[in-house]
Amino acid sequence: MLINELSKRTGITAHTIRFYEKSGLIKGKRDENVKSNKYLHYDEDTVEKLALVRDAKSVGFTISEISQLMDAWYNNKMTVSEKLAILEEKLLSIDERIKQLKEMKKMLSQFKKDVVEDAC
Amino acid sequence: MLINELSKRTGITAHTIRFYEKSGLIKGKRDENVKSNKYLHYDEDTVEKLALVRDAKSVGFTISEISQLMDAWYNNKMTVSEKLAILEEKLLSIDERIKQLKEMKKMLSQFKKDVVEDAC
DNA sequence: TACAACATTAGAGTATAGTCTATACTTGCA
DNA sequence: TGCAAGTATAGACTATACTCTAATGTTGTA
Repeated sequence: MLINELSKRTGITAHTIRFYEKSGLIKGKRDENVKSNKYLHYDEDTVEKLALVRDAKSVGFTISEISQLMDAWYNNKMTVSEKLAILEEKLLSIDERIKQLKEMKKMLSQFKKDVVEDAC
Repeated sequence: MLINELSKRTGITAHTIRFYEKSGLIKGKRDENVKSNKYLHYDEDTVEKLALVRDAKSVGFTISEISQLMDAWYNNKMTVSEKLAILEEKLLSIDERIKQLKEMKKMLSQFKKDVVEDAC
């Protein structure tokens, strides 16, 4: 599919898709049989990848972290242990974030109590 | 205390502290008895506030969100219900983030399994 | 009193992550 | 064939959150 369809499928604008392509997150392919244009074609894998990008972004991963993850997932040049190392690290960082969020939650809850009590 | 001491106490550079002051997160006071300089003085509350800023930043809150939180916490011009509304909203967004992080964790764990299995 | 250390302000620079514009070419359909 | 719609590329622009520099003034101590 071309960029417009990919955009519709993922809900990500063509501009942003091109930005991701430049950033190395995805890779379209030119049709070698067609010499008249430079249109990039995307496959189903790219749709999947962009969904992962969106999820990873929403939990706060940066593009360079997502890029690492993508490599761990799709890059066949990486060894299994390299892949596992990246995944382990990301899993640890997620646990750390969850821990911090829970602490912040406690803090805000206490804070809420204080506000209510002060009002009495 | 002056900015340098505040910086040492919080581990935040004077530059960044001034940036936070400009952003409205904290507020130093001039000594009215001293006319020869414009030095800003900070109190213990500011140390506390900067700790909150650091914690809130680490869980992904933006400066404008932190600013809201600070208002809910320290601003006496807000009504109790306004404060509670802000706190509720932040608590909900934290829960949402925790949910997303847990999903991402599941995804990466599954991914890890796939990598290991593929290797066999 | 000299001078190092510290303070202020304005504004420039950096990094991340887009977002948009302009230009130019290609494709498909009436 | 004309033309709207789609595509590519370069580069400008925006927002957030710093980070740093330069110029200038103040304070405290040897």
